[in-house]
Amino acid sequence: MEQAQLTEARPYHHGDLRRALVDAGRRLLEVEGGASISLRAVAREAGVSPAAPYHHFRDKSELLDALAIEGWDQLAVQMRAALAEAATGRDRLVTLGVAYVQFAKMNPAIYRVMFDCSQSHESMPEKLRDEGAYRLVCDTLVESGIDPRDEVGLELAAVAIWCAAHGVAEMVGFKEFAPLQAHLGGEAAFLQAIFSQLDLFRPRSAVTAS
Amino acid sequence: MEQAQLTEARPYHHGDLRRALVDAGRRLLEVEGGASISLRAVAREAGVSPAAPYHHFRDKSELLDALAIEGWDQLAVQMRAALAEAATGRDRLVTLGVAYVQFAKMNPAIYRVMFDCSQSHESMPEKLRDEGAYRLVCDTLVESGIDPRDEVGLELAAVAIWCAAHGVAEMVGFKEFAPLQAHLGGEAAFLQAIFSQLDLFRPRSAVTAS
DNA sequence: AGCCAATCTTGACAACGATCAGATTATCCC
DNA sequence: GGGATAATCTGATCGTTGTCAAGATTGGCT
Repeated sequence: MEQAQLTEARPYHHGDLRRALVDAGRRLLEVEGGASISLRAVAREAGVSPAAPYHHFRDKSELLDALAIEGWDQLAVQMRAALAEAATGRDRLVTLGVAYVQFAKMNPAIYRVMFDCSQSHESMPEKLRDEGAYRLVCDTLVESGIDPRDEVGLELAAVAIWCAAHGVAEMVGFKEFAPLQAHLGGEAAFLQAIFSQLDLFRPRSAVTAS
Repeated sequence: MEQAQLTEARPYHHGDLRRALVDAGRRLLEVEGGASISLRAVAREAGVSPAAPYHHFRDKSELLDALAIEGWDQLAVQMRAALAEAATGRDRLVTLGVAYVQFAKMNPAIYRVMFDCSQSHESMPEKLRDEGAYRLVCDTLVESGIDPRDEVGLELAAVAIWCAAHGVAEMVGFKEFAPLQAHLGGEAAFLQAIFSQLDLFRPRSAVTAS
């Protein structure tokens, strides 16, 4: 089962080491809490020497990039699933936001890597815009009434939602919010309340810059 | 002027090394971009041996904590100043949000340390609640019409605002937003538009959890 | 078969966080 | 004042990390 513990008959050339390294990295991120991952540890987990990864990634950060991209994919899948389930028709945007935050909370280390990579590149991954979570938000926005021809308004609304979701995702773990969360009857209700506060599901095209 | 470059007559006991270390750390954070700060580099900058800091901080993370606390103080000062200037009476909450984001953008490394420390402690620094930026938000919320006796509603609104501000602070640097920002006429207008989207200045007490 | 390029290992280097014994100095008690 | 005691700083050291260069091993192409 452990693909690296055979100790015998391990061919000198690992069939697809790149794939194995990314998987090992994901395994380590799931286990180890919020600590920073170590390239050597990933190689160790994959059962290769500490220098082997450098034949598949120029840098440590390039490995992290690969992990981040898979994370964004996974997030999009989960958001799509949430949207498919809750077909309430009205607050689908809130559903998206809650799914986003819950992903971040259930995979904190991966989410951190995702966002750190984005920030170091000063841009979000391309796939996000084309077929990922960002596109999902835009579609849901249009579907919920915003004018698709008002590109600025649409983008502004999407960006605002994304900011709110990211902010909530990183703040929701604070101990200070535990009593409030309990008072509202659980995490889901807490998230819904916050997103309602932010009025996410009734965006207007406020392009009137003073 | 440089307090560590005298090379002569430097007494064995550095008058207040703790203070000097924090200052050195802040200097390094200002210069060095988003990279992780090195404890040894801080000691070097302060002109002491690599082991000296361990007599004032148990850990590297404890030094970062000290830096973070000063950062939160600085943020509160800046927000207070922004509030004092723009006495428009209406959208003071937006003013606060914009000040928050601009601090984060002008001190990205410090802001990151601030938030990382908070996250590793799973709580925000205490001073924030008592006399810091959080209190400022609550006061402005009350001042702008929310019922101060509705503790849950007040906290919910403050938390929501904080989440939004943090989210915007970390997303606003993305290249993808540059055209939108230009189209709206600069960063300030962009931030105001986003905060308007989030309806921050007209919060309602939405304690109705389904 | 034979060669080339891709792949993996070994060994090494500098930098880091952390610890410990020892040097140096301040402080306090008599 | 003088000497003990605690605080502070240095030096050396350990284990770990990211990264590189040189050599071993192998798959694929002719």
